[in-house]
Order: sequence, then structure tokens, then C-alpha cells
Amino acid sequence: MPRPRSEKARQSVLAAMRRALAAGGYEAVTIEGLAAEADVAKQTIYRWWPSKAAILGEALVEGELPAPALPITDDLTADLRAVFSAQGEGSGETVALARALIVVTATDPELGARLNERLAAPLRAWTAERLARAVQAGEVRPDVDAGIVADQLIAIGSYSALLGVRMDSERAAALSGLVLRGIAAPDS
Amino acid sequence: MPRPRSEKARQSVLAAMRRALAAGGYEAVTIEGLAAEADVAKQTIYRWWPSKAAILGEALVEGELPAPALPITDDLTADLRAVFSAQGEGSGETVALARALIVVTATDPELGARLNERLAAPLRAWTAERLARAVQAGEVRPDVDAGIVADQLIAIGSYSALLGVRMDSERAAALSGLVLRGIAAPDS
Amino acid sequence: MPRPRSEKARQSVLAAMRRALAAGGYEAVTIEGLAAEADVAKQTIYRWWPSKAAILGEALVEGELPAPALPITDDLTADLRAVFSAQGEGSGETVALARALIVVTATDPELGARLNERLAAPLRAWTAERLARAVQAGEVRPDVDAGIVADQLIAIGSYSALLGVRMDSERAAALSGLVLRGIAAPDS
Amino acid sequence: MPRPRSEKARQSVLAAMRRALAAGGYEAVTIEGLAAEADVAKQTIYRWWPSKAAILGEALVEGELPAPALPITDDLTADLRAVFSAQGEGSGETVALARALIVVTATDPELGARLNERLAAPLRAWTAERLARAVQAGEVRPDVDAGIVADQLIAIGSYSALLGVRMDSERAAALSGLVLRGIAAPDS
DNA sequence: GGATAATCGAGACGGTACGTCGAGTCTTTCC
DNA sequence: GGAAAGACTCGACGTACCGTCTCGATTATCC
Repeated sequence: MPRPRSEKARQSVLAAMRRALAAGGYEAVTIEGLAAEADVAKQTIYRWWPSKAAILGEALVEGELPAPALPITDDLTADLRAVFSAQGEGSGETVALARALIVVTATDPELGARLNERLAAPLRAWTAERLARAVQAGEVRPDVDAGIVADQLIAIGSYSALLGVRMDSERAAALSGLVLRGIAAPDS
Repeated sequence: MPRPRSEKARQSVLAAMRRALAAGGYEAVTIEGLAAEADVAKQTIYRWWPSKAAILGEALVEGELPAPALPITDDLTADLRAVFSAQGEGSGETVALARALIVVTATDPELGARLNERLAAPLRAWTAERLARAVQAGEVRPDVDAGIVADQLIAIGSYSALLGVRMDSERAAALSGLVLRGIAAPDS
Repeated sequence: MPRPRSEKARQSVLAAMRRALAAGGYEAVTIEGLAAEADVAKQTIYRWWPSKAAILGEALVEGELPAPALPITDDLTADLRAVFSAQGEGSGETVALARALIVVTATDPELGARLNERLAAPLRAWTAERLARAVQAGEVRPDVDAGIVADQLIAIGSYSALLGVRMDSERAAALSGLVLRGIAAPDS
Repeated sequence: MPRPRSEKARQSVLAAMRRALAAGGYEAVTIEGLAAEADVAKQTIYRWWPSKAAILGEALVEGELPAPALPITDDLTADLRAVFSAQGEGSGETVALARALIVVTATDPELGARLNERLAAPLRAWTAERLARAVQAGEVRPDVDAGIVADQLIAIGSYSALLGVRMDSERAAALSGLVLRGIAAPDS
């Protein structure tokens, strides 16, 4: 019976959040600025989101995070390098989103954990799948915990992104080497 | 010729920052609250620090961060596990400082990078020294880049702390295994 | 379309201004104190008034300045004395308002002039009317400029008030004599 | 034995006060600004003057207030007009001093009264002397109170200055007429 | 095809903190 | 002991956002 929620307003707010993040970082985002930028009343924001972090969460999940290439070929080494390299890319907007995610995690661990899990899922799935294949090929020792390895990949990527360390091919190669030897089957 | 800066006021502000961080997190710290808590005039803070982050930086560097044990024994495996385990400890105040550091790094990468470097220095030094010894003992391949390894250790520790993942002995063992195999000499 | 201005807040601020003036004088009035006293947010004051002086102006104009008696009887001498005497009265609050007006006038001549004109209007009207009547009765020379006479009355009253000179009946009589003789018709 | 007060500093402060008044009005004068402008330490000001008003007082009294012409000729009418006209003149600095005096009087009546008396003294003396002469010449009624007349002159002058009313010859003539008729001997 | 009920824009409201300015005091060194 | 320098505490300034609260002015259904 009543008027339904405006999808247009919702999208407008999320877009404004992404733009604002890229422009000045999470801390510089204000609800007031968002409302103005999205051409939406403040109340409309407060009606639908409990906090700035919640808007960020929705923007992150909904955002067309450009799904970095997670290739599965026959070449384990090349695949690993590709993953590391992918983490070094990303537009300014993507980097801003990543940093915002970190701030939110440090501020609200609960929400942060949920978002991290949600966003890391593809990489986790890739790791599990790729490792299973490599085990079958005898390239990787069978007792390796894919979860731990995925954590390692994510941790290194996040840390590099946070500090703004550029992921050049040399660094990607070095890291791949470490990881590969860490998981390699003893007799390969 | 003029009255010199009050060391007492300076220490008082840094202490107030540490207490405030432990109490409510970096975002909840306000200059006004700091001034009240430190029993110091706001102007005195603005006179000597350009930003909240700068105060945090000084507090971090000056703070007696309780220097986690970084042992160098004959047992490389044990040493590595000890380092991982140490990162899982830390009082609430230490965790608060770590989280604040992350927020600052995401907000002001330049300052963040400087602080990270400063704080990570002991671990970096330990890594270099321990690896050199291990190389000499033939336990570790000689072409391993100690810097990369240190980054790996720090990244895993930071990421775990950020997400509040507790570093139990099982996890410490798994991680140590990965790292050790990554750096082990081929013929050892 | 938006929420309309709160008349209650407005009145509350003006009342607080009047109380504050009586309590400590114009210079001692602070916006912050006003806000606290009126139980109103500072921003609400800044939203509607450009300066402390503007609030004073509104308080003066709106205030029920108790409209001193300005009698018109058949006795010109008595009427004049009544006007002088009236200026010597006034509660502490009225005196405070008058002093504040003077400070504002010295500080912001433009606003001061407008306020003075506004507040002096009744006395000016009275002077014009009373003089016209007296001219018709042949008591006052027809070429007297009522504006100048009104200025004279106001000037003497203001100066006395400023210096805190009490307007006793003796002084009122002496002043009335001077003024009366100044305007009297030659043949009366 | 002790170092004597620096006359140079004293003069420097008074000069700075006069300049500051002319530049921005009494309210805009700050001790800090005075100190900087006079190239003097703040403490030096606080050591010798109890308040901003006190500095103003010293500046006013010491200042070479250019002593408006107060002529005594045989022509009473002309003399009066000259006095009124003189009040309309004055450099910007003089006007600023006059306004500052008014603000101080409204703020600190005690000090204000003393300063007013001090500064009005010449005009008061002139009035007494000129009136005495006129009484002897039979131009002025002998029962006129010179004090009241002087008050009238001062009041009109102050009020005009405060409101920024220009004292043109027409206005001077009208006022002179009023005053003259107010004091004129009945049979002249 | 109206009634109606929640949504929307707009923005005023009471608050908290911001970063700055000036007041008046204190401390240091130089003269 | 006076004076320059400037750090100190304190309190007010005017601004920015916070989250809440009215206000019409739209829209969808549902009768």
C-alpha cells in the first residue's frame, strides 16, 4: 500500500560512496556529503543504513569489483604469479575500497570480518580448486591446508596494498617462489 | 630565550593517547578528550603536533612496546614458531595500538609507512640475522631474500591481528611449516 | 517545504540576550553563553543572526521597552519636564539595553543608526506633534525645526544615561528651561 | 639599582594603540596586536597597565588631541557657531578616539567618567568664561548654569559624533540658535 | 479513482568536536 | 629588576557533521 523504497536513491547513494572513497578516503566521507552528492535527503540514508560502514559494505559487495583474473591453467607457477600480479593492479577506486575495508575492519571487527570473508571467497575458492588439481598432479603435497595458503595469499596482498608497495613482476616472482616451495610435494 | 617546551605536558598527552586508544579505538579519540584527559590546554597539543596521527606516531615509537621475544637458538623451527606465537599475544593496549596503526596507515600512507618501518625494524633485523645463521648452517637456501621473508611474517601477523584471528599453536605450526619449506635448502 | 524556523528558540535567544545584558553588559555577552542560557544550539544562533549586535538589535526592537510616558497636555512646560524625568527612570535592564545600544553604535555605525532611529521614533513623533500643537497655541515660534529639537532631547538623555548622571527634578527643570526658552515664541 | 621603566616602550605602546584604534576601532584592538605592533613583550604591557581601557585612557590624555579652537571674541553668536563647527571636524584618528571613549564609558562607567571629565575640561572652562563675559555684557541672563549649558554642548557634540551626523553650517546655525535663545537675557 | 500510508526532498534542531585566536600568567635568558 | 620571547591554561570563536525531527510533496497499492 505504501510507497516502496526508491531503488534509484539506493543506487545513487552507493555510487556516491564509491566516488567519495576514491576522492578522499573513508575517513573523509560524511553522510552529509554523501546525501548532497547523491541528491538524496539525509533522512533517506539514515532510514536504510545504520552506519557509514554499512553503506560501504553494501557498496563493496554490490560493487562490480572487477573480479581479478584467477586463472586455472596447467602451469601452477604461472597461475600463482598471475594472482599476485592481479593484486598489484586495480584502479584508484579499487585501492580506495580496499583501504576503506581495512579501516572498517579495524574499527568494527565484526562487520569487517563478514566483509572480508565475503570478498575473499572467490580467492579462497580458487585456492582450494587450484590446490586440489595440483595435488592430483603430484605437484603439491597432499597435507597442505588450502585455508592457510589462501590466508597467506590474502595477507600478503592486503599488506602490500595497505602500504602501497607496488607488486612488480620481480616481487611477484619472489613471493610465488616462497609459496610454491612451501607447498611443493617433496619429490617433485 | 623563551620558556622551553614542557616535557611533562608532552608525556601526559602521549599517555592520554595510549589510554584513549585502549578505551575506545583510534576513531573515538578526540583532541578535546585528549586535552582534558592529559590536563593540558588544547592549544598546547596543536602547537606541537600537526594531527591526531602524529600524536599516535609519537606514542607508538616512544611507547615501551613490550618488545616480543625474538629468540635466536640453534633450532630454526622452534624460533619461527616462537615468533608467530609472540604475535598472538599482546595486551589490549598493544592490540589497540596495532589497530590504530592500521587505520593511520590507510588514512595517511606516508606517515603509516614510516611508522610501520620503524616498528617492524626489530623483526626485520631478527629475520636477517636468523636467516644468515641458518644459511651458514646450510638449513636455508642462500638466495632467499630476507626482506621478502620478513614481509611475509609481518603480513601474516598483521592480517591475523586485524581480523582478530587467534594465533594458537596449531596455526603457528602450520604457518611455520609453510615458511620453513619455502626457504629450506634443497638438500637439507 | 522544510521544517519551519522555531519561534520558541528565537524568543528564547532574545530573552537570554536581555538577561545577559542586565547581568554583565554587552561586552560580557558571549554567543556560547547565550546558547547555553537559551538552551539552544550555537548553530541555531549562527543560522539566524549574523552577529551579536544583530541579536541585540532584535531584542531591542522586539523588547517591550516599557514605552516611557510621553504626555500631551495643555501645559507645555509640564510635558517637557515629564519627558526629561522619564528618561531618568528605567529598570536596570533598560539601562543595560541603552548602554549596549551605544556600544553597538560605536562599533557598527550603520546598524547603530538604524536602531537609534527605530527606537527614537516615538520621541521624535511626540516632539513633532507637541510642537505643532504649541505653535498653534502661539507658545512656540513657528520656524522651529522639530527634528533638531528632538535630537537635542535625545542627545541630552543619552549622554546623561551614558555617564550615569541621575536626572533629578532640579536638573530636569534646568534643562526644560533651556529648551523652552530656545523654542518659545518671541511674544509669548 | 633596578632597571627603570622604559619610556620608549611606553610611548611605543600608546602610539600603537592610537594606530590600532584608527585602523579597526576599539573592539578590534588586542593586547597581543598592540605588543606586536609596538615591538614590545606582552608582559611589559601587563606590567604597567591594568586593562585595555587604561591604555586608551593614557593615550587619550597624553595624545595631542588637536585642541579645537575655542574662540572668545565679542560676537557670542559667532563663537558658539565656531564651537559647534569645530566638533564636526577632526581627523579619522580623532573620531576613532572619540568612539573608543564612548565604548569605554559604556563598559566601565567609572573610568569613562574620569576620562570624559578630563577631556571635557577645556570646553567646560571655555563655557564658563564665555558665559560670564556675556552676562556682563547683558547678552545672557545671569541665572544660567554654565555647567548645564556645557553639558548640552558636549551632549549634542557627542551624539552627533557617535551617529556620524555631519555638523554642517546649517545644522550648526540651527543648534546655535536654540542654545542662544535658551540663554539669552530677556531684554536683549 | 480516490483514499491512504510510507517514501522522498529539504532543512531546522540540539549536540560534539573541530582548529584558531586572544587573554592573562609563567618561565627562561639577556641586559 | 626590566624587558623580549614565547610556552602555558583557559575560554570563546565560527564551522562542520552528527543523528533526530518536522514539513509539504510524491507515489504506489488497496478499497
